[in-house]
Amino acid sequence: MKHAVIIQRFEDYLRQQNLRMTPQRRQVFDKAFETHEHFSAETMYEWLKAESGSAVSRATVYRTLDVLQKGRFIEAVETGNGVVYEHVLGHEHHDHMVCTVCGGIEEFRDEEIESLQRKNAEAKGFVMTGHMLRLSGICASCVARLRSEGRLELLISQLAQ
Amino acid sequence: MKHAVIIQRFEDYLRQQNLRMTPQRRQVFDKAFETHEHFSAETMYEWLKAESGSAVSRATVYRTLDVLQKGRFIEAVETGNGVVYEHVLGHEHHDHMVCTVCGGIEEFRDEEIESLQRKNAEAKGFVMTGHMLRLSGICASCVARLRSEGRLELLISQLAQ
DNA sequence: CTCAATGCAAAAAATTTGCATTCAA
DNA sequence: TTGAATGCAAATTTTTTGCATTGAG
Repeated sequence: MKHAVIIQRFEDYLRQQNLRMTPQRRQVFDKAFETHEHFSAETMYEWLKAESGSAVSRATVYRTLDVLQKGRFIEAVETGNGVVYEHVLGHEHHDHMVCTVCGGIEEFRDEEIESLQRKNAEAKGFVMTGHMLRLSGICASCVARLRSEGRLELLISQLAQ
Repeated sequence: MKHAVIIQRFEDYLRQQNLRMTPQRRQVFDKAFETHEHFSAETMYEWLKAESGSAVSRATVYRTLDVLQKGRFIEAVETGNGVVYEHVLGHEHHDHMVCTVCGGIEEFRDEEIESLQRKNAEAKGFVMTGHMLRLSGICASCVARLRSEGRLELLISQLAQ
């Protein structure tokens, strides 16, 4: 999706909610959609601080991320070690695999899992409005590296208990 | 599982790890296995404080919950609004549905979902050591109550956007 | 103009840690 | 006897809030 289009949606959303487009909101929004990485509030704060001339206060970063989340422009991902965000537009829903070694996050999607979730909710009379699935473990590249260092088995046996 | 048996396991674990069984650890452990509810560190602290005569410091509650978690006696559940714990022994793995209205947690388990998770991890060369699936929404009893109050549709439309 | 947004610093909430003291093994 | 555990208070970490000031519409 083109940036101009998603900005347009953001402006429409703000207008509809009687909120204002400020330079700070614009900066946070741009960064959030410009990156392909997951970011925390603190990371966003640091990114903007590093950009010459700009500096958005922490409070405003938090407040803006809330606005973006309520508007479904970004989504929170609980990593098991803090919350990070990812943008949503042009990015269909998916689940995550979080590497406990490097902290990296991989995305995947399984239609069948999605449908089984709905089925289970329905069976309990639960009106599902959201879901989050996170696998934790060791990502392929850490597995490869650890194996070559002969440290894989040790680590797995520790994790397994 | 009988309490005497799980206490035995706890004692074995402590010995094996070169840790000591203290009155405080025992109190936290007993509470954790005596309840069928999910509890936060703060809740555990309050429970013990309320029991006449006993009082375990917050620091010790946190430290003990860590020990119990490492030993796989309890497991952390991220509710989307803080972490709570549940005991594990005699309680097979399951996933959660968290009600965003009353905060209640329901448990469910779907073998097919479990197996699809493993399949997806394998497909990415990811060595899975854990997983957490949480559905959020409105539980059946809140749905019933809200419907009778005529507030259900309103709430759902808010959540849907 | 007017009300929403910002920055700042203080306040909260949830843990974690340093250290002197106590105590389980 | 001795290293592990505890309590306490101070320190962290992460996020939220009050309030005077600024600025978008």
